[in-house]
Amino acid sequence: MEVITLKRISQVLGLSISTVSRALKNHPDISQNTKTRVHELANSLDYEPNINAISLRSKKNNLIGLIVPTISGFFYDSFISAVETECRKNGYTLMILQSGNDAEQETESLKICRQNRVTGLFVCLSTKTKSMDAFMKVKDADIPLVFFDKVPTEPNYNKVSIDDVTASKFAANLIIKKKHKEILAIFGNENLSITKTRLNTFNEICSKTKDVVVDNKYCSSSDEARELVRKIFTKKKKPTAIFCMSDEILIGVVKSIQELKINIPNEVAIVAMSDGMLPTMITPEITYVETSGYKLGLLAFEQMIKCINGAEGNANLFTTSTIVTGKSI
Amino acid sequence: MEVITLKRISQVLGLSISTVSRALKNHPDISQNTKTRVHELANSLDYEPNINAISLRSKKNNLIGLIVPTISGFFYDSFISAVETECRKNGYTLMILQSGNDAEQETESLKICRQNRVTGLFVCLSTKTKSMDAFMKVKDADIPLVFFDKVPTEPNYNKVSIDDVTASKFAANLIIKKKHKEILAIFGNENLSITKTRLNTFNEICSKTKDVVVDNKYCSSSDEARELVRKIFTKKKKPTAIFCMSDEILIGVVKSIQELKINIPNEVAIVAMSDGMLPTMITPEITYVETSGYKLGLLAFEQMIKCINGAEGNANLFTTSTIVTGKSI
DNA sequence: GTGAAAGCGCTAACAA
DNA sequence: TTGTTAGCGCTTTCAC
Repeated sequence: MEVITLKRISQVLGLSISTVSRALKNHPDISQNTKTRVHELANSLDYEPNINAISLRSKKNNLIGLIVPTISGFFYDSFISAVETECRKNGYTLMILQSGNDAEQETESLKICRQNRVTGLFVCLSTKTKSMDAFMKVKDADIPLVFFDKVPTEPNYNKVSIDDVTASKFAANLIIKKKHKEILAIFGNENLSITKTRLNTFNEICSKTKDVVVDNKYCSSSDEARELVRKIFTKKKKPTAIFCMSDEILIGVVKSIQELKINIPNEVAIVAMSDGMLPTMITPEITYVETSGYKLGLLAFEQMIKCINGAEGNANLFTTSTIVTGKSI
Repeated sequence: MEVITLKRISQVLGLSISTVSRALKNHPDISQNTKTRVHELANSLDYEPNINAISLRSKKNNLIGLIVPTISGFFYDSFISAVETECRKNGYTLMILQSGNDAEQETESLKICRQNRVTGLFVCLSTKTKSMDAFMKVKDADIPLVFFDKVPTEPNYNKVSIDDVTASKFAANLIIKKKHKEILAIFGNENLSITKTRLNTFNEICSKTKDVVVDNKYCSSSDEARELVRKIFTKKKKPTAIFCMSDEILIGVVKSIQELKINIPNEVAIVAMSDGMLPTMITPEITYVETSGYKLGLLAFEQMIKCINGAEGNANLFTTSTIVTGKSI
């Protein structure tokens, strides 16, 4: 079926294109009669302005890009949900690209965003990003850029992330307060900065209390965590508490513990950092430090709007974590 | 910073815009020397073609719209993930809009898609959609339209959904085969068509075997299911098997059962329908009929491509379910 | 109160 | 081998 344009409407009504354009925008110059005629025809023909044409002419665009390793999961989906909600409220539309944690796909996604002349760009770095060059170019092109979750180490970018320091402190203090001395702390991918921060903070707090021994481990998957716990808990000397840096690790840990029929919290206490969905699904409910994707999404969007409105400088923001008390410690 | 256009490149090189355009596309007419010069400059200036201009001129668009109640959850996020992956492979970009199960927001999203001249549109109906008029218009505008999960009842649309009939049969047969006679079957929102289908099929199968008694219940949340199970399992006469229509229900059921320290599968068997994430996280792993969002996404995209390529008629497709054997029955 | 014309960035038919 | 021109749909300045 024919696509309706201003031209088409102008032909039908015997008006010029510019008159139709102005009538549709209720421009004061146009007579009421003309306005009515134009609006009525436009409605009956289901006219919708062509955004491509508008963007081209105005050099403005209501598209906002978002590059993320993967959409599905415990954290990013709620982050994206928050961002979409805010975008809608502010008249923007979201373009989502998955990098699949692949540097090449990430670069490709970046290119797509640039070609689409996005007004702003949210990026969660892939684990394999080697160079920030491409992002530097985005900045140079004056495209507001807000990194979230996996953010670059360089200071000259806008970043929003979980307050890993506070969150880790909360978790460590929780465990220390309950007098645990033998702690198994399991962390994710060794190379990620969030891993480093969480590990360092957690250990720093623990080291302040006498006799506390922390056994730090890295696991890059649920299954690895599961296997690790299985091994450790079939030994004679068992930790009395486990700290899980993420939902992914928590899954593996809980599976092993349940399989070994070890009682939580009597035989082992568990404290996790989590988006919140998982801990409440487990019996007993796991005590965790909330690291909400949704909250982070709101914060990220807030910063984005500031950038779009011309804010200078580079913000480095954090969401505040809260402890959600379950029955696992 | 200045945005680079063909015009800009042509000025620097003293060439015409069209020559630059052709050189960048490696048009055979253009001399190797010119091509090289153009490419080099374009690269060094980080030229990216303006998609808006291309779309406007070509009347083609690589945007595909997707309207969904909410991005986050067990099912839609993996659906979207699949669709994005396929879009990328095929040179399309995904625009995601949340309806929030609100009819007005759904209409608004539809409008945005039309204004953006999307090449195709995926829609999961909101629970509050009253009229299909707006979608009819999309069809009339020859925009390929593929409904998924919550699909309209009218036959004249492309639809892809979980094969609820087969999936429910699988689940029922699994339970029957294990000689269970007292079955508690818990379903979701009573008004949804998927609920009706699943309930009817499940009961139909069960009714074929002598002495099997099914206790059908509706629960619209995890907590409701949890409470329900708690009540039922504190009575004297307990069911020997529970069927859970969805992940949401499964969560509540398992929590209650674990709280009551009832052994799975010795004291009660559990069979669920699930996207697959949850059942493997529970100990013992829950046997379930897989209703994969990812698979459905692949199927939906396949149909979309057919439509884009001009396929006639309206497909009504279903993903095939498979039984994933755990240790809960 | 309305129209003509230019131009956003790009491509392609036609000319040279 | 390269340039000129028109036009995609829209907005806006300037003219009438």
